[in-house]
Amino acid sequence: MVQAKLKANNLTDRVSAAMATRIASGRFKPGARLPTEQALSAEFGVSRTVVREAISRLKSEGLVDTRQGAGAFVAQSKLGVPFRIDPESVDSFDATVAILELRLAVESEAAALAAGRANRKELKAIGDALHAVQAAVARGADGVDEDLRFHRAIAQAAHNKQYLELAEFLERYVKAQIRITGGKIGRAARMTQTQNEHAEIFRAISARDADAARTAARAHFRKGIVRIERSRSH
Amino acid sequence: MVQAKLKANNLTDRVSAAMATRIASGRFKPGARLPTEQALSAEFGVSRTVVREAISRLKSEGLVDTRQGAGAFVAQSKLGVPFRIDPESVDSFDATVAILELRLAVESEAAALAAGRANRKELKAIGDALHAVQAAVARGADGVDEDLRFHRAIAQAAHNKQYLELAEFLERYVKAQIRITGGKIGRAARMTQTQNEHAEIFRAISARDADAARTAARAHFRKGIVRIERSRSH
DNA sequence: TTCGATAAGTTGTATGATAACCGGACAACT
DNA sequence: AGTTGTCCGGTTATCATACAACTTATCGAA
Repeated sequence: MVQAKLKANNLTDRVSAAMATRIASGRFKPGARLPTEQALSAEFGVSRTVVREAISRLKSEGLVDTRQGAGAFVAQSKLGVPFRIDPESVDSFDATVAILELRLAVESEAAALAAGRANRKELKAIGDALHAVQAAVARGADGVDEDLRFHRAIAQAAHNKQYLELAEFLERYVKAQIRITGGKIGRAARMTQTQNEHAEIFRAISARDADAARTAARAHFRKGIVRIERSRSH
Repeated sequence: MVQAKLKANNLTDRVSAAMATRIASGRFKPGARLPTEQALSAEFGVSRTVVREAISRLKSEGLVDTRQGAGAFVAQSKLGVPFRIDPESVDSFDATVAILELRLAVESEAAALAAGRANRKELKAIGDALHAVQAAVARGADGVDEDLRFHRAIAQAAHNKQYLELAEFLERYVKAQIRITGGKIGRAARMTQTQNEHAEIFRAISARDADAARTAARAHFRKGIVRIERSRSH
């Protein structure tokens, strides 16, 4: 289930993967002290430098804490362990749909929050982004960046830092996937349709209608998912 | 905005934070080659060991790629850069509410998906978890673990790996926050109320009613947020 | 008992050396 | 001209050693 990186180019990867596995499997329990660097160095047959780099990575992953003079310990709380999406998996259709479904959840609720919280400036930013998409399409561009900007403006207006950051996080994968699937979808037809959906979302937010905003955003993404799945048959 | 870690205990933290800042600020552009380890070592006035550990961390963060013999390069795509929530911020009420609002989005949509996708085994798992909460409350426990198990069972039934993983990610912060705010909320009163809400979610999923499941889950979390905000006045 | 010094063990940092590898330059050959 | 092979400087990967800074436990003295 853990599926450590099998393509370990260097020793550091191998050691840190092995250690991460041991922690995940409970062989090293939270709060427990890790073997000393010397011991690990001997066990894996690598230099202390490699062990240190491996542990340094686990530290930045939030899996271990080190205290000079005392040792390295498995982190008590797994707070600090980030949420990851394996970059290798983004090229599959299933993964694309899965991530879009996540965006659906996050962005539809963000739209609802934005309807209740957006101030005048933020409303204007959303409207401006909407027009920017229009302009991009008009001049023959794909309008992807403008589309993302529209959704980011909404997340911003939700007045919730985590929404904005998660939206920006998911955004990256969308951009990567568009490079793969984007060409398969008719541009003009798609864009007029999505623009209607965007406009509806904007209207609802402007009208301070949270339920309508959520419903419109959900419909928007649901249709996006359908469009992707239809292109699968190609 | 970036707010690098100012509490840099060791040199590696300092250097890696400085490098991350430079990358984030665009001073080091994607695809560009970083200065050599020697150059960085000289610039920061630290040993090459420290520079290597710092770069090793950036590599595990997905910010840089290294190629032996060629150099270290700023990552082209920011895929691989994970989503983080600063563990320091979880103790504030605002952050608690922000994270709960995220859960609301994720779990309500997960409930909707589960209504459409859960198989018999998964439905049973959700029901079992529901009863487990009941049992825990009955024997005077706080039922937090069982509560989380209930929601995890729903995320599992959504048949979307990302939902499950994100739910488990957010779960960690909930657990941490309960330790802080949990005591301030009346147990018995709260539990009978939340159990009714849980039951309603389960009923909707069992009935394959996606809209009802979503609505019920959203209501559940919305009330949870209200309960938290009410305890703020204490 | 309490306190403080001491000593052993551990992580943090520095330094120098070697191996593996990359990229371009250049010569040799077709 | 175009291709191939080789060399060479530069860079990262790894290793070994040494010392500094810190933690913890022990031991002895007040």
